[in-house]
Amino acid sequence: MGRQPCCDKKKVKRGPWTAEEDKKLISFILTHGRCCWRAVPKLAGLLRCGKSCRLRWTNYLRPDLKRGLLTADEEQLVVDLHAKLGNRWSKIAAKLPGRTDNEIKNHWNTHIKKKLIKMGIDPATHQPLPNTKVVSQTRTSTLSTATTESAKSNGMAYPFDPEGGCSRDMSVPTDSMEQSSRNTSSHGLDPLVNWLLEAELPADEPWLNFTSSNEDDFSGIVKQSAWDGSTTDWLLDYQDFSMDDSSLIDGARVQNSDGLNF
DNA sequence: AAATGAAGCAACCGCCTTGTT
DNA sequence: GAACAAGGCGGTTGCTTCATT
Repeated sequence: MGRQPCCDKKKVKRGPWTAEEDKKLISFILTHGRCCWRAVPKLAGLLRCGKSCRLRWTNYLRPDLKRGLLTADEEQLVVDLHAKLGNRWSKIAAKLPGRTDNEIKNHWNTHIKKKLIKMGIDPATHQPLPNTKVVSQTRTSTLSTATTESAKSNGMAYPFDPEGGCSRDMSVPTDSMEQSSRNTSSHGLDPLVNWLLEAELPADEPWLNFTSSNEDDFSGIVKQSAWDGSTTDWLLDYQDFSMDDSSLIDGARVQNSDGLNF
């Protein structure tokens, strides 16, 4: 017995989401919370499959998302985590608040991968590429996946240069590399990396732990930190599709702890 | 200015995992 | 324990934008 398709593909719309669709989805989730995704399109009046709605929400519309390119520190963290976890993008994304697995995956494939190759590092294994001349044992061990751990314990940062790709000359002596790595922002990242690897972030978004449209429930959520002013940049985007008339969030207009109106 | 190729990214697909009956 | 439903994940595709010729 085959698996049932998640939706009837003939009846659902595909391709890029329109502003109107985004509006409907946001409006629905803000007022009703995240319930079962299969029901969302029907209840929100969307001709999309539930899966598509979930994807659109988690990858693009979620209010706690950061926008723009990954910072140097974030890139460094992605590289470190990838060395540990491999292509488990969701696990990696869980350690970078405000970033999605899709975003990190895309960034890895389009930016980081190339930079690593340029640096003579195999992005898949984090080992030096076969044709890369190994200049010293220390360097090799610093680059290897397995020894990323030991490097960490020695207080050494993984020598990834998020900015320039191969700005670091891989043939420089170890001492120089250590010296150089001290000048990079990534060096100070190790405690953060360790902390992130040890500390489990909340399994799900706490601000989304609501299922009813009850206003008290909702304001409770909004009082949580994820809804502070720093995470409301997404609201600016609404202006692109006439959200400034409050038509969307009327039903969910609340105040956060700072008295900031949504 | 037009054509072509490369890069970036949103979205889709299909499989896997987990929860429920 | 089996069957099923739903959510989640990673790989891939294809469209759009930008750069180069």
